[in-house]
Amino acid sequence: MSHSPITLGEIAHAAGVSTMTASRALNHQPGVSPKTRDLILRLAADMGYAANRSAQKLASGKSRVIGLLAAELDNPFTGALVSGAVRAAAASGHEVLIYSLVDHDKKPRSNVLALLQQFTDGVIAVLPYHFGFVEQLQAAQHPVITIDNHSAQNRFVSIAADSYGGARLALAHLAELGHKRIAFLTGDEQLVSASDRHKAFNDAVLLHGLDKSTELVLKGDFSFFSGREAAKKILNMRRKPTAIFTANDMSAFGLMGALQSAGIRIPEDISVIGFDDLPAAQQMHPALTTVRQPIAEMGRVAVNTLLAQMAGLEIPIPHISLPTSLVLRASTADISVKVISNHLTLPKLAHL
Amino acid sequence: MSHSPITLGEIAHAAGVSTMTASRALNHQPGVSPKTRDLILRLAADMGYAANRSAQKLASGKSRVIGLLAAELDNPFTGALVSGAVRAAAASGHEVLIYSLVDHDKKPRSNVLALLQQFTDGVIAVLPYHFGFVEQLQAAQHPVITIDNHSAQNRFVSIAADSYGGARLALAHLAELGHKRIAFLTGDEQLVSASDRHKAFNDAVLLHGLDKSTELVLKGDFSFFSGREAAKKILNMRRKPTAIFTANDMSAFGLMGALQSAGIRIPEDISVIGFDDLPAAQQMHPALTTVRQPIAEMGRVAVNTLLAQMAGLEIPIPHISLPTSLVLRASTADISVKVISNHLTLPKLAHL
DNA sequence: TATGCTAATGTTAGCGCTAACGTTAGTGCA
DNA sequence: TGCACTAACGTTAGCGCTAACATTAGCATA
Repeated sequence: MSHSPITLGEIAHAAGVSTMTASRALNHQPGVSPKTRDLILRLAADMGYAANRSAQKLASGKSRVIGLLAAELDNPFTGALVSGAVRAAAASGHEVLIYSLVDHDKKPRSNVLALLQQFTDGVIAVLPYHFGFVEQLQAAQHPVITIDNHSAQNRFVSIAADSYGGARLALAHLAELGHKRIAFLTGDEQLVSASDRHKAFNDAVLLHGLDKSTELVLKGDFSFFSGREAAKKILNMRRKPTAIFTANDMSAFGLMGALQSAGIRIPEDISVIGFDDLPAAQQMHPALTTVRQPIAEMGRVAVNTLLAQMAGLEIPIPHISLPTSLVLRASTADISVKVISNHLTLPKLAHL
Repeated sequence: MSHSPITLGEIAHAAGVSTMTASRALNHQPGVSPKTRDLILRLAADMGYAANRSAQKLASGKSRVIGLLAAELDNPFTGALVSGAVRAAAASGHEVLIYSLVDHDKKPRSNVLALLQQFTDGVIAVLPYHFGFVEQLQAAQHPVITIDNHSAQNRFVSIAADSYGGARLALAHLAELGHKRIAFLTGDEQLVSASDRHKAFNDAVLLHGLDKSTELVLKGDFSFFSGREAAKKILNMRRKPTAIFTANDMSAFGLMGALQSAGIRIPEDISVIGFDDLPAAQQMHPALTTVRQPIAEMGRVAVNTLLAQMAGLEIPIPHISLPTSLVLRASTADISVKVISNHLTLPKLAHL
């Protein structure tokens, strides 16, 4: 049936106008009478016309396609981000195409950059590390925006959630509940977001007069398994923390599972608070108290900022920070709860 | 500096030949003398030339880009698949671009299909459900291959792992260990792979003379949380199974965590066996015995089969099945272990 | 030397679209 | 009536590349 796709010329022919007029009508440009415009639009819809973006890109340099360059696909963060971005892009007639970096091209392969420039009008980079892709894209005058890459020396626009503020909220919550001995499981500190959360922890220690023991800072990398590793270390402590703040939800999940398997009750024995508010956070047992990061919103803002940049607008604030908030659920409790139920925890002590 | 990308014409000019000769040399076509060819190739490398794929697609219908249409990005399965596909594609000079379907276009939006046809030479569809995209792509004569979509009535080529065989292996292993009361946590049965595993379970019940109680079949959907739900049901059973076979690893993870939190030891009290062999399987405690599915390999085979199809070759076997194998780790044990270690239950918590 | 043939190259046209610049017809106004 | 001006079109050219069809050079053969 519809063997080859409908072209602009066919639409124009059917409407009895030149291709230029059809092009103008379909692109909502002036210079077309309402009558002609309606006719062309209706015809295009009826015939199932879809502009050839390769041809558009070649002719005008615009394809209405946004590229999303990601280093890691299979994590809920990227997933949520993509879905926010796709939605926002669709609202303005743009499509999102994802390029996934695999191990062997952690350094900029020129093919990748060329491909992106040839197909897209702008790129959203979700690259945890400083791979050099962004700089090269920028050097080639290709609009680009980064996610979670705030940094004073970066000269490109970035979108991120307010990690420092969110972490401060989390720690203030724990302090209010009476916790003094609070452990912190770090994220991958090559990321600004991770180090911001760490900074907030350090500041909170001073602010709230928390226990300063260095053993309370556990090194992690945002992964589920770094949570499990942290749990092991905590189980081996002679004086355990009464609360743990993890740099993200995923590591909190790992931590909670390992802690619970060892007989530790959350939040009765130890309170746990995460960061991200992934959908899974509310399905945990107990449901995880965490700092909500508006991930999909970040995708949305990234697209809209990129669109503005593509339109030649100057972005006033290069580092856009989105607010975070505390989501109270069941994994944190008042320090006194621990005391009340303390006599039930005896068997646990057996294994030092 | 390198403001606008190098074009074929510039290379040709530098070499003192026509663009056609340069095109032929770069595409490894005959009709160019070795001397000229070498010169052009060297010049292209020096000048950092990258063919404009939009222009290629427009002129010849080929862009050397493979599209990957995925419904769900943030799961380890898709992640591993993509990485296998990207690698295989790179080997033949192809790039992979991913299009992620979000909720609002679970039905074929023509834009999506048009976009894919305009940019790619072929598409790998990783769509759990029968959304209609594949049929439409095929109707438009666009090469397409599906993953995990074996089905007699489908007329398109599909790649999948041997779910039935793998599940049979898993059940035979449990039967050999002496288990008779084996529970099965189903996957999302709209997927052929999930129903194949279920079929293998049913057959194994007869083959090995297992307990036929219907309560032993738990309904799941491949998710971590369906594993947790299943654990709850198992904890409520008056007569618990001695082993559980889950339709995938992810739900096994959820199941194990919930079971362990309730004080059940794996494998001493209950053996657990999964399906997939995700990287995380060996990091669990205990390490998960599971059926290995060669996911990255599936991506590789998908690309190569698609390439063959694009080259006009007839694919002899439309439904390509990749072998699965059993990976023995620590989450399964002989039925007798349960009896022997039964009185040691409590202190066991110590090791972690 | 003329002939035939092949390998190596060049030329032309066009993929589907849009920028830039025509052209035409209509309007207002003195 | 005639001029200026504008809205509504049309035409031409070209984005970067390749298919298809020239053309030329090169060389062996008779």
